[in-house]
Amino acid sequence: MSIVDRKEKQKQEIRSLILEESMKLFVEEGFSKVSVRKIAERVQYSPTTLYLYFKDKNEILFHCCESGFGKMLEHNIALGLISDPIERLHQMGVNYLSFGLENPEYYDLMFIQEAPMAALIEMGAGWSSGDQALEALKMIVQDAMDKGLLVPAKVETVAMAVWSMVHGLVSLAIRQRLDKLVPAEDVEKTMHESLDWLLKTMKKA
Amino acid sequence: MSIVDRKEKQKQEIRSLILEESMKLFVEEGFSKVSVRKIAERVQYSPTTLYLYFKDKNEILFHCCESGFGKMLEHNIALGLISDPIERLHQMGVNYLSFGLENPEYYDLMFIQEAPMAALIEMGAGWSSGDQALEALKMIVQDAMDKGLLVPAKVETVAMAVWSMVHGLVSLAIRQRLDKLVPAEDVEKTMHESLDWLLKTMKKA
DNA sequence: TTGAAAACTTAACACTGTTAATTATATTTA
DNA sequence: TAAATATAATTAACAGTGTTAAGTTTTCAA
Repeated sequence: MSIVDRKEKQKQEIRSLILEESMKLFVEEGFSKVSVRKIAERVQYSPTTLYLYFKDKNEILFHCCESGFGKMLEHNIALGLISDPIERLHQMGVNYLSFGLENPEYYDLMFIQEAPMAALIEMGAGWSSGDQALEALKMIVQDAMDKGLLVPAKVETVAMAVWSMVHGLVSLAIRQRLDKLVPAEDVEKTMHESLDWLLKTMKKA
Repeated sequence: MSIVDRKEKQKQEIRSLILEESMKLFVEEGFSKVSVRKIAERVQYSPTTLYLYFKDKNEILFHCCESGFGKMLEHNIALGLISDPIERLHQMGVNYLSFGLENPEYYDLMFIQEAPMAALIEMGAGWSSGDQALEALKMIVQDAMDKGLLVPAKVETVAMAVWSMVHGLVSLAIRQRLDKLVPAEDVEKTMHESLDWLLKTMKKA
């Protein structure tokens, strides 16, 4: 079966190539300006060939998200070293903000666009690394409560609140809505202040 | 000049007609599926005629947002009756959530899509009702601090935090990302719990 | 070497936003 | 009232989109 294996491996390599170049293009030109034809040109195949490897464009984007979540996890590697749960949660938030602001195209794809979710639902699949990140968030919150650093509450409720806040900050910033609240040059600073404020406020006195 | 006036009035009527039908279509079929040709068919004009009344599609969407902000302000009319700033802020949040969940297409256009912002920036214009809503938010926060109900902090910081959280909740819900945190049928309930949690948490003990 | 299976491409369809050139309809002037 | 002008609306077209069906080339086993 080694010959079948090799073919399968080749197929996977082409799949990876398509995803890589898609993502490059996506980062370079932004989500809305990436077309199947442009990707095809980059990988030196005809546009229709991509449809032999992926069901449609959404499925390509869906798989790109995984690499985004991977990138995000990298940001959080050093997190385990922080022992204080609140401090860890805070650093997680800081990482989230900087990931979003440094990789707006990734962020857009992962959390704002509906296209990849459409593929996910249709495929009945999931994002392992995405779910992993949410589990990590819940665990930190649980940990903080266990140690009496937070007022007791439902873990999902607090996790949702924290996630929504950082997501709200990043997505409003990316879409330039925060300029309506503070001058453009102060946006990033104020975002961090808002995060600091939340953590300080939720910490049990 | 009455004849010039009448012509100008007619022009405005056509403009309004285009915006009305655009918005209907937008609500019926969702942002991404509304094309200039579909709008044109509804208003019984040729597609190119729309370009005599609006610069491009983005500008149409931009003007639709205003009606969205108007709708949103309606939701907040009864708010003035509530005297306790924290309670008022809470009700404002509840209104925000229900507006977003009841009018996801409007919400999408107003706060998630970049198209209308692109038009806004190019035109150098602003959203009067949108800015108005943000001013209202800041004033409530200021009021709450003046009355000693909140721990003192920069008003913009707290306002940004609150807005980001409710926006985060709505936008994640609309894009079906919250299903990853709690079962779909519990999403709406948990959203409200998160809002309650924030308000309870930020209220000075 | 032949025949089947896999990989890939060409041509086409039905769309999209938008522009230039053209026709029809009012309005103003001679 | 008739001709000239300005305004309003349209047709035709361009360059692009995602996607499918049909046809071609390549690869590999018998």
